[in-house]
Amino acid sequence: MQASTEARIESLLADLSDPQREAVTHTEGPLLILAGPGSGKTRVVTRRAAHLARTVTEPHHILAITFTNKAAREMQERVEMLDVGRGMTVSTFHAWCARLLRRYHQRAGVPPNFTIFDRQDRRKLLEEAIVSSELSTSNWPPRVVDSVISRAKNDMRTAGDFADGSADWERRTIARIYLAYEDLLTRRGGLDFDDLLMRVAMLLSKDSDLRAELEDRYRYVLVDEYQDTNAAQYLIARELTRRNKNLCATGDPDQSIYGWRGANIRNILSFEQDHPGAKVIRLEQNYRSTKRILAAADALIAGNVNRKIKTLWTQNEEGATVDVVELESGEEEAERVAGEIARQIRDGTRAGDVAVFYRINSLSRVIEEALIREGIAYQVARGVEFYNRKEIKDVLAYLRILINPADDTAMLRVINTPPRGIGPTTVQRLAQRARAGGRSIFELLRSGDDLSDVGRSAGKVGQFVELLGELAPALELGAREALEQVISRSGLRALYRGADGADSTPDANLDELISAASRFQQASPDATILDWLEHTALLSDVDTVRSEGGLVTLMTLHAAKGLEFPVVFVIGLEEGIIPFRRHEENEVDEEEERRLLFVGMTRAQKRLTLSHARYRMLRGRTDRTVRSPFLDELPRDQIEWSGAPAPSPRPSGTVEFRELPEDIAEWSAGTLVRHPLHGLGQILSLQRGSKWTLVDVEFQSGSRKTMAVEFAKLERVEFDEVG
DNA sequence: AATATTCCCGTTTTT
DNA sequence: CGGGAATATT
Repeated sequence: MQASTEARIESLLADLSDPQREAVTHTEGPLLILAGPGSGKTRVVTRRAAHLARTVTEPHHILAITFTNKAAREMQERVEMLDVGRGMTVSTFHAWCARLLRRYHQRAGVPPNFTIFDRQDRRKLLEEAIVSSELSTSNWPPRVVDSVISRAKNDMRTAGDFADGSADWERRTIARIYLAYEDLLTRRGGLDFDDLLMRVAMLLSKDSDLRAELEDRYRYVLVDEYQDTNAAQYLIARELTRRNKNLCATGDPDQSIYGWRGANIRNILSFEQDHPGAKVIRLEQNYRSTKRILAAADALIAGNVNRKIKTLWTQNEEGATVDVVELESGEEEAERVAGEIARQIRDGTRAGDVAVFYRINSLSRVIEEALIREGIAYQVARGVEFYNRKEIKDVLAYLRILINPADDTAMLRVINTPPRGIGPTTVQRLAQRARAGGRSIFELLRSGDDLSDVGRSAGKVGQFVELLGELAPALELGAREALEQVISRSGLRALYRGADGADSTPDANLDELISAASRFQQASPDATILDWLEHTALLSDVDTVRSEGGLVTLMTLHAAKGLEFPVVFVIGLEEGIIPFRRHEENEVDEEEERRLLFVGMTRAQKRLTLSHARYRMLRGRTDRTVRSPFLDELPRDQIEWSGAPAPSPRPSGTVEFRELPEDIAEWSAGTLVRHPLHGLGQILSLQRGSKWTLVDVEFQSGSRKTMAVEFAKLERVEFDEVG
């Protein structure tokens, strides 16, 4: 018995490098694993969990928090393969928080049946809040207010303390909107994404009884992608491990790409100060990429000033050069990428091994079209889009209103969908009366109050309430039956059964929704409809990416984090796209953009191609582009340039200035000069700026160039020397 | 109430 | 360019 346990532990460590083994066998106290790309982090983390479960604790005392559901699922699977998975909690921050809030709803002060408001719901509510604050959405763009409030919540600032101490009028106005928004949200029994985190963080800091209970349950906590945690997540991790100190954080500061949504890279950088006695282990050997790919990525990230130096190395083969390709247009770029993929597939590459990454979603379209022309099957990581479709949201709204009668947002969506003769006037009256009575619309409707003054549609309203009453018991059924009942009896099925047959997708989507629900239930038989609803609300784009099935995968650079593919294309390497720049908003975090490209490049195992187009059509306009400055930071000896000249050789790091020529005083328009590359030319004009001396030169080749004398290797030539 | 039409918007990344 | 909202039309 004893011997076999030891053997099993030994097998957990057998094929690990020294630092990996050290990380796996660390048990007590804070641990930071700084894991470079492809350094076997997942393997270390799963082995460590298994090791803990075999040596010092039980699986159900372990909590592992990941960034996406996909990562959670994969980790769960891998831990189960090591035969210790049962009982271990593996979840995303958001999903875990949602579950906790339901379980401890009373202590958290939230309704047990709260609904999670998605981005659209939230936007709508915000618009309402703006209007009800007697402001206009044109002066206070919901988009902007939204991100400010979201940021505030991520930073743990409630509506109450958001404007505290600030004399800034704009800020105080947003605080008013924030307050109104919170009020609406509360009334509707809703929580938004950020609330899930903020509420739990607040709960854990205040409620020491609960904390003790959780600390007892979760004795070992692991937080993955720690570099992307925001203040709320940081607090949750800290509070959970206050007593036991067993926080294991894994991540890589060079892969921090969510600063824009409140992630604080400082969380990982100051882990050692925050957690005295922390052990730090660096995993720097890369098992994923070729030497050339790694060298290129490493050179790029070296351009960041604010970073902890890491030495990435690999024993993998040298591999092919990294390709940088310039094309004329986005269309040609897409054709080139699709053509190249087709060629590689003919040569034996599996389509599922290929991925195309882009900075902005709108770039996927051309690629998709080109892939279709080539007859290559692909998938786009855009799973959330499915749940944003009208017909899907309709169904979900029915479920929402049945689960949470306070959810007016859902009510307004379904009350006349499908059309049942309850027009805008009636709805408005109902909403008004509900508000006056401090109730939701559904609560008013089923209260039995006399609604005859509502008008002619009172009867229709009665029928609708009856319908909802009939549907309610369906929630107790299995997912499939429940959904089928709701869809058919609500009339949604009939509504979307394209009478003309022209467009049957909505109808098919309803079926797909039913299968998704029953798949979910199959995977977790104890789950309720509420659980499923929650699951759909917390789905991310990558979560829907299938690894089987042999499809080329298209996704944003953000979604690519944590994944790997043998063959990777990154498209749109143009100034303004990578690095992304938004007009009139100059606050671009160039270092974060560089990290983002770094993440993309380091996903590649064997082949990496970076491309850019000379002209790019965006939002209907075709513009001349400038290739991304990041391309010029790549080491020339690892790169194969095609379609465009390689950048002129430049000493690595800083730009070298030349002394001005001694005879510069004699230079003027008309002076003949020689340039090592362009040959003989004549100065057309010369101007001495405060910084540089600029000359316009016309060369014999006919080309005209403006160059700085401090840079250009120009030398003056006498007339008679030329003859 | 349903459909047709226009217009106007924004336009990064996402749990 | 394309989606969604507001507006016009029947």
